[in-house]
Amino acid sequence: MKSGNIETFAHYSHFNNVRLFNNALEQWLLDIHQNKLLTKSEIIALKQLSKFACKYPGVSNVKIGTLLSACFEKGKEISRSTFERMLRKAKAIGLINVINTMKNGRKGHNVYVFLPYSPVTDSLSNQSEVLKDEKIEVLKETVNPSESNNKNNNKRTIALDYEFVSDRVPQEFVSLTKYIFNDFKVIEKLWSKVSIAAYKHCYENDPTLILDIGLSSLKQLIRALKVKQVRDKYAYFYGTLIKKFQDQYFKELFILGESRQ
DNA sequence: CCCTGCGCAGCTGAATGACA
DNA sequence: TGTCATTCAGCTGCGCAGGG
Repeated sequence: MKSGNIETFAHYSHFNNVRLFNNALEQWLLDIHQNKLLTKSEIIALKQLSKFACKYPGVSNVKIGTLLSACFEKGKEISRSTFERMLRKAKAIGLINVINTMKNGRKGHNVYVFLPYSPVTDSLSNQSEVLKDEKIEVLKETVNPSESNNKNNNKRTIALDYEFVSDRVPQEFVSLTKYIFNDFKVIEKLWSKVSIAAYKHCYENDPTLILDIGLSSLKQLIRALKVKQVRDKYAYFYGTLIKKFQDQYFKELFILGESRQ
């Protein structure tokens, strides 16, 4: 790919406007925060990079040097190594795509393309499959060493159920979800939708409300799955959550208006 | 004491131009 | 003709600092 100005790479943009790009970025940041994927400095680097991706939403052709000096000017000094570490992780989780350019045969600047949001658990699960298998193997040996001779026979057939769900997912949510979806990945993914919807409506610090809305939306999803065809359960669930959080927001707004009169 | 996060330094690849 | 410098990104190893 030949290097050039930003207009050359405009068609790489996955977002119609800056607002959509910012929404996707918010969701990514929430996931990153929840899964502790990036460190503080790395998040600074990511945010700084996103600021260079506004002209054509989600596309940036900034040079690392420029980006680092911009950070320095703002008093948030980070090193090149930190930026590179962030980039490696961002690429690994599918947040950023890096396109290398050439200038007169030489290596040119990079083009950083932000990708639309997709839950981090999905991208990570593919990459860490081998790691998980290794962990399972260790677990098996610990629980029942006498069976270690057979470990190679069926080590890839174990399914992780609801008992392996992360601690960050409330038990009440797991208890209800497990009747329909037993897979830990599905439960975690559904909970991540709850967190994202809560965050979007600034309710992330109200765990009771988040759980209430999460449970009622889940019941609605279960009912919908029983009585009609739901094409994408995650999309349906997320839509329900958004509606419920919006209702809650307007309800609070109304009460606030009443009390001021 | 160990782990994690971080910064720094140095090396590599690639084509070309400058200079002894 | 051969050597070195240039430009930019990617990678690695080392050491330091802070927290549990």
